[in-house]
Amino acid sequence: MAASGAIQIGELSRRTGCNIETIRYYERIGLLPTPSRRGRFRSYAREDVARLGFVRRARELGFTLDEVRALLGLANGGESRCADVRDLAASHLKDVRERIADLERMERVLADSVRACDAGLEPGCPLLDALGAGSRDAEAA
Amino acid sequence: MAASGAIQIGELSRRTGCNIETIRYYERIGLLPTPSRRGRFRSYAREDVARLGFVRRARELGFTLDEVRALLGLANGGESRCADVRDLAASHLKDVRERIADLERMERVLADSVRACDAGLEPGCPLLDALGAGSRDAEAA
DNA sequence: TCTACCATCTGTAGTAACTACAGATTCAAG
DNA sequence: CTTGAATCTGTAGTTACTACAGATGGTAGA
Repeated sequence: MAASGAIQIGELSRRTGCNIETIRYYERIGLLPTPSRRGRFRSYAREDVARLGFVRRARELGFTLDEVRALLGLANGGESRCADVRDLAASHLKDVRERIADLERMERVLADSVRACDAGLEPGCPLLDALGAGSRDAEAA
Repeated sequence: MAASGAIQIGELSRRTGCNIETIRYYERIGLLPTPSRRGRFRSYAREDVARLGFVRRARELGFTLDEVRALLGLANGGESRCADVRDLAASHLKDVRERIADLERMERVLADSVRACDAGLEPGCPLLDALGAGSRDAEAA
């Protein structure tokens, strides 16, 4: 609205959906530049909104803060090396897929146990039995 | 091998696949009982192997340590209330499914970006474009 | 003018579930 | 007697925030 476009941290928070404490945290760890001040208060411009938005979206895609830092560097570093970005994304994608696979393994066991419990055909408790399995002798394969 | 079956922490670690530091950590937070000592060294019995195995398997299913504590209580508390176990598992299952859904959302965007990059039909960098999208005005929907 | 309130400030500590030391002992074997 | 492996205690670091406590500043209403 204002011609200058300068906003305070609260407004930046509202526009990006990013918690105020988190914004200050990002600043502390150097993910966001030290902002100028209006008196004692931090003052942000249009480009700060963009940068924080970038960070937020990268976080939503599951990138770690270190990866976000790298992405920011690649995005701002003159000729943004798309190949490097691609590699970072591909490596992260691999990680995401592994986590999905892990969770799906858990999902199967849990769903089976709950189903077995609901069916009520087993003598004991299906989940406790699954967890107690191998208690006699836990030989690592 | 020994008639008593008493083992040290290293052997417990080997049998359960659980790190020694982690075993001591579990003891500190009360997940495992304070073991007896042979001199200054912790001494474990068969049932400790079983209990730690239970904890490990529960962790592999993604239960938090607090949930594991609850499960241990339900398992050991006389008439183990299977219904309570079921509810805990069902609630955790819901959580696991939400996490899978989150990761799959990430997976889709990442895979699309990498694919678009490999295709090389776009002018800019697909991922950076996706992350920068909305930088002009980040309106929360 | 006084007072209340709101946003902001700094700095620290807490969260989950480990992991990684440093530095001291102790046991058994050669 | 010395060496090495295993264990001990205690503390600090990790990730990405979140939650205060206590101070300060500017504005708005009575």
